[in-house]
Amino acid sequence: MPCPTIFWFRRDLRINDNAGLFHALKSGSKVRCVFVFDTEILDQLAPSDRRMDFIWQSVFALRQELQQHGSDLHVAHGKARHIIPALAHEWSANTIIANRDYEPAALARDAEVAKQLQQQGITLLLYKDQVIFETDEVLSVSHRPYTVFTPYKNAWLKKLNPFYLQSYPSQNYIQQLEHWQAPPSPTLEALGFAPANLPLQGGSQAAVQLFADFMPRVEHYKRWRDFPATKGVSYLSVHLRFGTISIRQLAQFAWQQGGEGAECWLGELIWRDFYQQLLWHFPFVVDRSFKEEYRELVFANNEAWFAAWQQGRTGYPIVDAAMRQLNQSGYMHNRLRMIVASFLVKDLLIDWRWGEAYFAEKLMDFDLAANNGGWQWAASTGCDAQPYFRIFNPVTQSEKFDPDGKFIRRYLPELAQLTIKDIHAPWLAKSLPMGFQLGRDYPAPIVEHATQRQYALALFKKQ
DNA sequence: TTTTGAGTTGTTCGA
DNA sequence: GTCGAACAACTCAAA
Repeated sequence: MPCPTIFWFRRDLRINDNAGLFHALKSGSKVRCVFVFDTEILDQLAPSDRRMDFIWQSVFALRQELQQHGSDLHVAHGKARHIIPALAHEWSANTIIANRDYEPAALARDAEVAKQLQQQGITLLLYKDQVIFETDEVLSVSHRPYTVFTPYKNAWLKKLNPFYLQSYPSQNYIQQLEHWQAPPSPTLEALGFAPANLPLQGGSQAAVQLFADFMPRVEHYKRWRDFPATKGVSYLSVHLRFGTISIRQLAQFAWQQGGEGAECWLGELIWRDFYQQLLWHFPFVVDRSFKEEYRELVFANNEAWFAAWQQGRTGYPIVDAAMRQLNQSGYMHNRLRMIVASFLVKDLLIDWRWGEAYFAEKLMDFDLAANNGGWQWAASTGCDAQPYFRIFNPVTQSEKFDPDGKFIRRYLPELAQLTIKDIHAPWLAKSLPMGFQLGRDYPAPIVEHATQRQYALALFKKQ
């Protein structure tokens, strides 16, 4: 019996257009698929973590799809760096194939797995799949990584051609999947987690539906994307995070489609590549400011204010509505992520890492590179050529991007009766609805923006 | 080497 | 209400 090739699924939970899987199937030997619920990752999650439901659903869907082709998915639970070499040995595999992951912890794990496999004479092959351009593929003329987005984007677009957007048609070689039966998968409960009961669906079918829903809206993307009450964005971030949809498929669509909406959206996909390569080149950003001059900032870190921010009771309606969206749904609109991040750092003077960690805990689409990049951008400690005194005014932002207060009313029903004029800043209202009392029915603002702004300016200027 | 142009998403102030 | 300047000065990237 020929030694099988093992394909190891990680953050690429789909069969269609999966680079590593395609190469495994094309290699000529029979392919057996594995997924590991890695306890080294799971142990860091709260039992209430809602992402596990999504991942579990996606893995379940993947297994069903493989079974439809007469094959199967081995779903293991334990330390991946022990399980993968052990399975390789048990199944007499000579090659393990997976898609590359650029996070520091994943790089360390893969290096360790590769080392152990090498001792057994087994090869670990990693393919580029989760980005269009990885690591050193887009460098400046002096062969240094870009640290400013716009020149990176220009170089990225210049390098782009149909070759990089080609899909990997796994289905053409699907007969190379080994026909076998894997043991039962652990249930979500057995893994130590509970169902999330969110309307969000895992699996590549759900991703395809969301994508189809977005396609006709892409031409309006540029105009509508900043309004959280509007269905203006794709909502695909969570599927990109877990690879239930292919980045090439999305980029290909945007590129072919053209027009200001699609171009703007493609720009967002380029941001994703930008932060991935940034993390790969500068892994220290995980816990340190990208900009050296802001490494020693001393934040006030008022814990009561932090709790108010987390729970959505700062007294600033747009901030509170956004935080409640996050807490309830595991999602927050991009415009709101900027507003609440700016508010945490520049109004509450709290360390961006605290906010970053809270997002990491709550966001279904949490991705280390993008989350860190976004927070450092908002905190002015990261890759942004703009100066620290760009401080969002939560009231102005609210009036601009939720003009009729529709989003606020959705998440803060206690403010539903306030007028369009008053809903953005209830403390400034000349009169409030009968029976409504500020400080009882909704908090008075915990800080004054104008004052806090001055403190923030002073904090950053001091460096 | 030096120069030049530019930098995601902004706010405030005063005329 | 609208507009331009100031917020400060630096670094990046390319010519």
